[in-house]
Amino acid sequence: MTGLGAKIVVILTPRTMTGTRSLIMTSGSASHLFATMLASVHTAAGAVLGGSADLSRVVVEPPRDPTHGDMATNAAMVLAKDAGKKPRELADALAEALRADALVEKVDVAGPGFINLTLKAHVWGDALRAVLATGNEYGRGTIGAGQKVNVEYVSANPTGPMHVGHGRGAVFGDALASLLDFAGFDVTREYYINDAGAQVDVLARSAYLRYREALGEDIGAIPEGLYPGDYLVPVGKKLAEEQGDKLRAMSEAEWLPLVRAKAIAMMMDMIREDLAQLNVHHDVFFSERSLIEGADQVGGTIATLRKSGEVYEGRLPPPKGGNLEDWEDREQTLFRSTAFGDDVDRPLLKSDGSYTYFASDIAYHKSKYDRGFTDMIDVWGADHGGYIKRMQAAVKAVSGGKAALDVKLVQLVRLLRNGEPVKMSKRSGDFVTLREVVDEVGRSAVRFDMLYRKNDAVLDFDLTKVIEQSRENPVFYVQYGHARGHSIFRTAQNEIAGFPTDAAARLERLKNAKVELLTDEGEFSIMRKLALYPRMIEAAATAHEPHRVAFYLYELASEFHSQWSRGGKESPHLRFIIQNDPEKTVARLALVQGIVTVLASGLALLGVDAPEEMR
RNA sequence: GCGCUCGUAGCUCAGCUGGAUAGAGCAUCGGACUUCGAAUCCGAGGGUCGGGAGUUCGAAUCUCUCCGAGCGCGCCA
Repeated sequence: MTGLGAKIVVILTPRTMTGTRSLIMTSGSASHLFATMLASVHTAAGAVLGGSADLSRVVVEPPRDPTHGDMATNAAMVLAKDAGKKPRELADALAEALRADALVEKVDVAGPGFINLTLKAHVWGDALRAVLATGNEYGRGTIGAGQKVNVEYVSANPTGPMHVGHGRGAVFGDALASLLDFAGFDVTREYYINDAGAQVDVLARSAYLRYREALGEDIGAIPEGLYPGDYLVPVGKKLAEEQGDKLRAMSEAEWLPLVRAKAIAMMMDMIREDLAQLNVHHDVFFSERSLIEGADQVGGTIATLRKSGEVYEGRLPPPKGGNLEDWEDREQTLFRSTAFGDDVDRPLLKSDGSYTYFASDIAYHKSKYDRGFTDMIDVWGADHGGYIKRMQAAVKAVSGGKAALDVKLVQLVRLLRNGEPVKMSKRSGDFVTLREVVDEVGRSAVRFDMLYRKNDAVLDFDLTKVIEQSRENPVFYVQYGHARGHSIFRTAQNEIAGFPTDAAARLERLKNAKVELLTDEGEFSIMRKLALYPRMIEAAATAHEPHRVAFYLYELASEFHSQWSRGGKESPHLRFIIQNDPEKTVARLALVQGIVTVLASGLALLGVDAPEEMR
C-alpha cells in the first residue's frame, strides 16, 4: 500500500482474521473441470470454424436434467448464425470433434442443437481427489488475476451504535470481500467515516451535555435535536475524567472540536467492537475530515474538474415532487453529471459556501483511484439508491473513464419480534442495536440468515424465529451437514480398526482412497456437486452475489443428508461405513471428507462457524 | 411528475448473466427411527413467472408499455 499519499490520513489496522490473503494461482490452464471442458469446446469450435469465431457467449453448464449427461454446451446454437450453418449441422460437427477429447465418454446432440457431454467415470473421482489434495484452497479462483478491488461497506455515521440494517450491509460487504479474495482479486476492505458533517457537531453537543452531567450538573431532559441515547454517558464521563471542568469555561467554538474528536473516536471504538463481534473487519478506515483538514483535497478535486469543464457555475430547475417553499433560485457550483448519464447536474457547495456531502464523496473516490483502484464496489443502504448515478458519473470523471464503480444496495431489514414490527430510530435512542441481536442469536445465525437472500430483497428478520433456532433456519441445516460428516468420522474411529483420530492423519489416509469404488448414483451426484464449487465461486464473485454461496451450501448439505438417509434398513449397502469392507468405507469417507471440506470452505467465506458437533 | 429497486406455488425465497419439462423451504396430506445424530429423509398436491407487446432457433431472464409495492428526488449524510 505504498501508493498512499502522505496527505491522506488513513488509519491502517492490522487484520486479526485468520483467513488467508495470499493469492495462490494455479498457473497455466483451466482451474476446474467446467473451465477445462469450455476450453475443449473452444478448441473444437476453432477446428470447425477457424480462429475468428466469437466464442464469448459459449457456455458449458450442468444440464437441468441429469439424464442429459454431465455437461451441456450451447456452442452450436450461439455460433450457428455467424458460421452460416444450421445449429444441428454445426452441433454434429462440433460433437465429432469433441468425441476425441480425453475426458469425454459420449457426446449427444439434442433439441435445437444442445451438445450433451457425458464424461468418463473416472473424471468425478479425479474431481473428488482434487478436493482432498487442495483442501482449504479448493475452489480458489484465478479470475481476479490479482487485480486490485476496493470494497467499501458499513460506513455508518459515527454518531451511535449500529442497528440491524447496518449489520446487513456489514455482513454483505464482508462476505463479498471474502468471496472476491477467494476468486483471486487483491481486495481492500474499506470504511468511510463521515466525521465532517453537521451530524458530528450534533454528536459533540450531545456529548458535551453528558459531560456536564458527569460533572454533577442536572441536565434535565435531552433537548430536541440532540442525541438522547445513553451510549453517550460514558463519553461524558471520559471527558470529565480527562479534562476536569476545563471545558465548562470555554466557548462552544473552543470546546466543540475537542469534544467532537473524543466522541467520534469513542463511537468508532464502539462500532469496531460491534463489527468485531460479527467477525467483520476492515483494512482501511478513511476519514472524511482528512479530505478538508490540511490540504483541501475537496477543493483541489473541484478545481481539477473545473479545468476539464465538468464543474461550472449554473442554475438548477426546482425539484419536481418536493416542497418548494424554501426553494431559492440561485447560481451555484455544479458537477456536470448529466454528461455521464445522470438526470440533473449536482451541486458541490452549500449556500453557506461549505462543501456538500457529494463534493467530499467525489474527492474520496478520487483518492481510491489515486491509490490504484480502478475496480470499486460500494455497499449502501437502499435509501441511497438515488445517489448511484451521480457517484458513478463522478468516478468516471475523476478517473478519465478508467475506473468503474459498482454499487450494491442492501435493502431494508424489517426487524420483527413475535411478528410485530420493532421501531428503529437513532434519534430517539430507542432502538434494538445490532449488538443486542448478535448477543441473542449468535453471529453465525445472523450472518447466514442475512446472506441467504439477495441483497436487493427486503429482509424480514424475526427475532423470535431466530432465537427459536428452529429447523426453518437454514444455517442449522448446513451446519448440521458439516457436523454430521464429522460424526461419521468419529464413528469410523470406533468401528474401523486403525482409522486415524487426528485430522491430518485422516486426510492422508483418505487421499489414498480408491474413489473408483464410488459408483452409486447419489455418490456421483455429490461428486458432481463438489466439482461445481469452483465454477460457482467464479460466477458469484463475478456477479458480486455472495448469496449464491449460501444457496450452494444448502444444496450440497441437502444432497449429503439425502445420501445419508438412503443408507437405511432398506439399503444398508449404501451406508458410509461398511463393517466388512474397509476399502469401500474409506472411499466413502473420502467423499464425506470432500463434502466437509467444501462446506467448511463456503461457510468460512460467509463468516459462519462450521462446528464439528451440534450439541 | 421523474429516477432507482422489486413483483415467481397459500407464505418466505432460489432460478447458475438468454437454454431443454420453472425449483427449494414453510404450511397441508401420506410415509420412514433395533441407522454412522430423525435438528434428518422419501412421496403427493399446489404456477397464465403482475398484464400486454416486441427482439430470436429459444425469454422468468433482454427492450418497450401499462398495473402494483418500497425507496429517493438543491443547500441531510
